[in-house]
Amino acid sequence: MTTTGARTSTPTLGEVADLAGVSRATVSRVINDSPRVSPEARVAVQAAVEALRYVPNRMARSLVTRRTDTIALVLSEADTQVFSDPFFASIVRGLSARLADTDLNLVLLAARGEREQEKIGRYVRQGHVDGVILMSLHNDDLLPDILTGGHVPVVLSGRPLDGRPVAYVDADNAGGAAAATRHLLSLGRRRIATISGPTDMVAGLDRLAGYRAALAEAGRTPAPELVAEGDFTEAGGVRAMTRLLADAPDLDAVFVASDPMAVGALQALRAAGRRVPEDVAVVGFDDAAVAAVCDPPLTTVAQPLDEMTGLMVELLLDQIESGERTAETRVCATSLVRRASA
Amino acid sequence: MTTTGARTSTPTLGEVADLAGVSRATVSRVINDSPRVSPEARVAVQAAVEALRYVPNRMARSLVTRRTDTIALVLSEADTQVFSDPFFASIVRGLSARLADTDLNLVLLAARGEREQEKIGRYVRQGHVDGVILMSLHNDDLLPDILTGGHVPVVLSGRPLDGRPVAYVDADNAGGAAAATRHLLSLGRRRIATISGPTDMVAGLDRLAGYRAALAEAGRTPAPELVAEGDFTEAGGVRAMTRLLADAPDLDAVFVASDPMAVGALQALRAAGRRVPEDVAVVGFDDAAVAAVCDPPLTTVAQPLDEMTGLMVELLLDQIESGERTAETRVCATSLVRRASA
DNA sequence: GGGGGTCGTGGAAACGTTTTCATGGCGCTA
DNA sequence: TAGCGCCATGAAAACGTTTCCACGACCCCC
Repeated sequence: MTTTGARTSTPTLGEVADLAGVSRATVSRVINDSPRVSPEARVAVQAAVEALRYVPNRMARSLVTRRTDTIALVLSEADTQVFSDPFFASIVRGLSARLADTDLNLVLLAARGEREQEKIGRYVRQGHVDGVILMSLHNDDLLPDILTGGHVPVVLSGRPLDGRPVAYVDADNAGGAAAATRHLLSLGRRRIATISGPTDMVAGLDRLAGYRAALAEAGRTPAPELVAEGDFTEAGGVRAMTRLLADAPDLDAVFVASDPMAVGALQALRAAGRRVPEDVAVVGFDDAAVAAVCDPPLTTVAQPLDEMTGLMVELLLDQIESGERTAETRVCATSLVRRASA
Repeated sequence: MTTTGARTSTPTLGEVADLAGVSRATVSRVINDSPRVSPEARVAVQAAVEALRYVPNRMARSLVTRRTDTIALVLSEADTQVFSDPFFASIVRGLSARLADTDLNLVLLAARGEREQEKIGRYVRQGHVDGVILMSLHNDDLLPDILTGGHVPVVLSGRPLDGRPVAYVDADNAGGAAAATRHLLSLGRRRIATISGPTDMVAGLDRLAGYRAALAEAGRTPAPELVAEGDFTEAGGVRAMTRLLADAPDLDAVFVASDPMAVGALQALRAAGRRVPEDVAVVGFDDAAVAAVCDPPLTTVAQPLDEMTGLMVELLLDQIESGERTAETRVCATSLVRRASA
């Protein structure tokens, strides 16, 4: 017999047990769908749960199971700009879809600046989550260090720049960029420019490397005036394209390292009176939703997002279940989606 | 004396106590900055904590304190589009800034669809968080019901459409919209159109109501062809403006219920060869970052975001500390920011 | 120099679960 | 019918904290 207290605060498992006329152990078994419960007991417990509106106390449960059934997607980025990147939205969508029919919860943690990074590190180490998927965008990010310092399973979205041994899932950025560039070459374009991502992000670097590799492979060396650095935003794409047109007015193609930037580039090209693809062929990267609807529809490099989010979850769950951190990695093939812009 | 176990898993408070030669109670006091600890004991404990790399187990602590020191921002929206809305990003930024120097953590929960809403409801009711700030965008949203059904403190971002008794913080949407419309009237514009938000969102409705009220107050009744419904996105703004130009080619002003839509409207106007503000004056809403940099810079209605996020936190903390839910509300004044577009 | 007060400390009881282990009842097989 | 094993059940021990309470030691003031 436990405290059959007044109807003040939330009911406990003990009260349910009393009402149902069984022991706490049996209630626990019903709650957790254990098969070793008689139908009668099960029904009685369920009725009591219903009557008391019982909902299990997660903290008490986690204390003994050492599981929170929660994983975090942590986003390490100085400004909130990232939210508007369709790639990020896709990752969130993919992850929650993936977790929908499990009993795992997904929480997002956003870290702007050092203090918040520390705070998130504490949050994670204190055992609030079973694992972390980390989108660490810039290479001077502290969070990989902070998080891999603890015991919590971690999977990175995107290859870590320093080659540290940690599990990650990435697209074949270099390969995709090379394929895009080769496609432009195969169209007979001679002056192929690129709008790269920020050079402190690994996706930016790898795509730029792929572009260079494809040109080198064709016996070309890209002129410096054909490379402009963007920031993965539409506005950045406008700026970069404008600069390219000023520095290299004779360009006849451009590989843009993200679709939002490509949309910006299209605007700048239109403003400059260049026709796409007749005067300038454009290839983007990401196959964001906007790529299909912009004018002209964008030829772009698609990443298999569902596959990638699936792998992230898989790698993370493997670590959680085995109880030990791994450094498994998965690199997913990209594919060129041909539309009208190149 | 507790288990002075091997260096296998994470150390516990008991092991720290043993190493420091004090009781668990004393260690707890040091951890929680209680003043009633002698300097010597404090130093000894701190050294032990350091040596063992001790980090408190949050679940155990929460079990007894009934606090998680975590609040959730839950985002109830069918698609991930919202992420790209600068208003959302501003709220996130404001909240985390506000919580930066407290020991509260902020987590984001995104619910797309009924199943995820249920899941979030469970997550919250199980006691994962101390309180919830709910951005419930559409009026058929289940989450307000789900969440206010439990005992967890809730503050809504935005007035609930059904007038239920729940704490909320909102901008004076109607007032801001009316001010914007009056401004257009004062410029001598006669055919003032509007691009409204979705009519199943309270912000959309209130801003539309404000527009209508200002016209009525001036003795005008807005013609139906001067009202186009948008969806708060840039693409929606383009579509709505295009439709308005088709249905009411003689319009000379437009009040747009959000800045992203206003940016879209500007594009459509330019494409149609209308000059802004000479031919058509444009006023937006939100004072998003983009308003200052678009062409022409946008006259818009600013919401006091810092004040609003501050109030949300304040209202929520009040409830958490008092232990009871309130239905306090705060409505913040907006202000017209004059730039070049009107 | 004794009595009240403060102060630092440790013992032990919570907090609400899960899970191990023992037990008793039952049906089956030999 | 005896014996064996399975199955549903409950008692009790965890899990790692916080916090109440009691207990000395010490200081200060009369």
